[in-house]
Amino acid sequence: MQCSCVAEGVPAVPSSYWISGLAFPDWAYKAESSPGSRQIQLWHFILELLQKEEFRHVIAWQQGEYGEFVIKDPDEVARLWGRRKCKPQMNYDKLSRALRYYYNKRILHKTKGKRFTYKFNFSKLIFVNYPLWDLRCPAPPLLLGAASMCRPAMVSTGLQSEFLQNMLFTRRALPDQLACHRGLQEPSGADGTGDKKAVAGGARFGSIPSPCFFGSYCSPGVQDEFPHLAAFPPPRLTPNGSRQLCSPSHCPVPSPPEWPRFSGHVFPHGQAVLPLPEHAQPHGPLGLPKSDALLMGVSFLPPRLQGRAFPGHPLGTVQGAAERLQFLLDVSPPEEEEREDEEGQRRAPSAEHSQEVKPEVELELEGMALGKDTIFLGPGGEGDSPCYPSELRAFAGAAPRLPCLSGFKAAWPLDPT
DNA sequence: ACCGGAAATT
DNA sequence: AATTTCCGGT
Repeated sequence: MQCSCVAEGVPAVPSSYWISGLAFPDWAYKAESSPGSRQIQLWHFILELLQKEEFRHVIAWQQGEYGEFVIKDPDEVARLWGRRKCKPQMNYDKLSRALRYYYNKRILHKTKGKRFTYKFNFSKLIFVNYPLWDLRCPAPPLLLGAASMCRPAMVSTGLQSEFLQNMLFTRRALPDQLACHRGLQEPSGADGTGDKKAVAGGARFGSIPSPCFFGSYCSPGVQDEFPHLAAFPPPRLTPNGSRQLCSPSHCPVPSPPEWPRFSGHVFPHGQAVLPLPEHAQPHGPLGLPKSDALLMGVSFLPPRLQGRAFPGHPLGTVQGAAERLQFLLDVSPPEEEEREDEEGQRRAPSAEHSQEVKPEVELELEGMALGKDTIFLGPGGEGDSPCYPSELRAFAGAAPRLPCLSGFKAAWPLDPT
């Protein structure tokens, strides 16, 4: 359904996708029947342009203000947008109307007084799977490392909010103001996060972006382009297993020993992905091609986790990484409630459905995955005190509960050695 | 330039 | 639902 005109403008499937490391709430995508046919949305397109230096003269982040960008060449942006959408008649007047529709949705707002200047409400955007960060322009490992360490529970809301934004910014845009250096400020509700309606249609977690959203990840031939995100380790654990926190002013340098090991489907850059049993994606509005090894749908959470887990919620409140991963693999139908054996090594409920899932292997997973449709696989903190990132909680509130998560992707770095 | 209603489009 | 198109008003 792509018109030929897309070829000339911004590539329909951008090659350098910082965005490939991000996922956005459901409302970010059109509710299409066919999961693979979601059309790009304007704000998404804007982010895309903002990411590419070749468009720096056309649109760029406004230094100093988080999320604020300036359209330097309105006509050109409109032209590009029109090309992408195959709307040759597009112009800034129309485009800006579309942007204004974002005001109510809280995706954007206008920076009054500044010409062609808008600002993103990043609190509405959720990141995920940063190991996929960027193909060509590796983000500062420090950021990612820091991020991965700061991310887990117990980090103050303010910092998370900061982090959230930082994650969304390109290192080019704001290379020096990164996660660990910022003080805590801006209580996440400041910029209008107090969404009572979380945007009609709401934040659902039932879907995941179309495979192609991840750019080259969906095409088998380009694996060599995968980023080498040897990058970062999971949060460091202190001897007693508790998570080491990252204070705004101090980000400990990761220690290799605890890097995750995972014997499974591993991509060149260190991403590991687990496929899913077929029966596990019943509700998925987004039936992802089963063949897509990149995606793992977790439709049902074990009863004990239902209502407790939601995106961003560290799954690992239980000791034992293996067991934690099993939570994911244990995508048994709701009715079924098999128990795990004492060893915590449960067999895959439906191994016959998932040839690739090999739960018996030492799934000493210590990695993590964040964000929408994603369960946090971090090492469990001491205690059973789940910490709910405020931004995510807002979404969780919008979504009834999470009886099911369909569409899940886990990624984690592997031992670099 | 910017806003936002209204109707049409996809 | 997310624009696209058109437009009167500030």
